[in-house]
Amino acid sequence: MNINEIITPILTVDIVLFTIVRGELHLVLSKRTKETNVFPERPALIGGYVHANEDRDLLDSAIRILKNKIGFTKSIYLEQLEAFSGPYRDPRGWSVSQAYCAIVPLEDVKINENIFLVKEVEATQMDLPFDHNLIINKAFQRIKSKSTYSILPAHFFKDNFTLTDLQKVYEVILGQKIDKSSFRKRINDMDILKVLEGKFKIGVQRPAQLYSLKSDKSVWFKSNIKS
Amino acid sequence: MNINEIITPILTVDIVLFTIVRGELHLVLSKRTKETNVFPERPALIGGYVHANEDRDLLDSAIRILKNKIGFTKSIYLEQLEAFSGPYRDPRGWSVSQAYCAIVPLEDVKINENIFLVKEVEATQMDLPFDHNLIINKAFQRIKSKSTYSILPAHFFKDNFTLTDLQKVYEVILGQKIDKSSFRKRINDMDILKVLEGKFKIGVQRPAQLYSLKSDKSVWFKSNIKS
DNA sequence: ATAATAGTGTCTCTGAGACATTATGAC
DNA sequence: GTCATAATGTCTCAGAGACACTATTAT
Repeated sequence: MNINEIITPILTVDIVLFTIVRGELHLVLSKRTKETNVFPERPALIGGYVHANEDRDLLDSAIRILKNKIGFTKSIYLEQLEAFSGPYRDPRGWSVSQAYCAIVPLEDVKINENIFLVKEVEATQMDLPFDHNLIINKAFQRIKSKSTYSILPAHFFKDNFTLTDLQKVYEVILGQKIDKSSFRKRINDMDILKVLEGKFKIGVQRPAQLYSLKSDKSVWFKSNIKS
Repeated sequence: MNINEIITPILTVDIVLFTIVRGELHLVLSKRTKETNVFPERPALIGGYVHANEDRDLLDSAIRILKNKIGFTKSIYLEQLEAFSGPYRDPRGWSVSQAYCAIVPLEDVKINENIFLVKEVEATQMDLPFDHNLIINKAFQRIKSKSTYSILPAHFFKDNFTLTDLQKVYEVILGQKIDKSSFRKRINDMDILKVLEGKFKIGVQRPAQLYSLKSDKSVWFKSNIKS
């Protein structure tokens, strides 16, 4: 044991929480408390300290923090992103923030004075404390990348959705139009959606078949990598 | 400030270091010291504590640890993998280990009594301390996945290599034969290799063109994600 | 019927893999 | 010349995208 092992870095978890509002990608941010001595009352990523006495692991820390701030929901998608670290990113000292990337249906977010929505931070040129702009950047890259080969965007919906609605979310994330026919072929090949027999979305046109994710397990903590 | 913020978890870095020995994938492991009170003298991943007073960030911790144990080398590939955490994975208490995935040419490893090679741990059914078997598992999945769409396996070579040698490394990692023609087409399309004009590997057959990576930057800390 | 959107079918082009062929050195 | 391996060319097939067409409801 030497001196180095005694200066233990600060350990926090930050969550980049995405949701869709009226067809546009938004972030759920949290206003920092009045009482904190670093960046009080500034909007920032939802985050907090790891509580070694109650959390089973870092994922559990993230779940606890989300539960406290937005009200927990079973249908949240949560995935470890990357650790951000160094002596200067937090004014309190050498710190590690384990970032998580999360997706939640808007209906499951309890918006209040401390929790609010921001249309994609980069577009609004909003300047966030710590290295939160960088973290958001990486998180967005991640969901964009995964959207090219996985069903990930389905997690923006609570219970069920039509293929047209799902396609619109893919288009928003990827920033480009997708051909309807090939989109449906690809989704079908994935074999990950369940047809909700007899359930349709009704509008002023032909009713649309509703689908849901086949397995709730896919909601949880998928591997980082295309298998 | 409450009690939770005072119990700060142990913070370490572990490196899954891959190399190729006579055409087979190996891990570089390190024998734990006699003096440590957890798993003394057992083989384990190369790792150590984060030194807040000297490391600029976690990547820098990983570089320092590698430098001390295997002798640092410019040509190492190093990438953040995933954080492993919880109260039980380390007998000393609630801990976080930031795992890194690394690739090094065999010539750059200073083998000694504490540093040695193991042919793919899973194959040998070797039981490692902590959750190191799990970490190795994830690391292997990662390099396998990246090998399907990137030039990553080129980092197993020090200065230069032939396409045939490179292909053999891909085949070992992916566990399957690759067609020579399409392999070369793919590599060529990546446009990431430099032809070393006039440099050939000589054998008892037609000399083979030598190549190297175009940019040394690609050696370093690539994004997690297929861009 | 018409409007509006859901959902499917067809064609083309590209790219990966299977396989064959040619190239170049040592001997 | 032969042998061994490097390097390239050709063919086929499957999948993605462009686009056109059909289906089903409300009005």
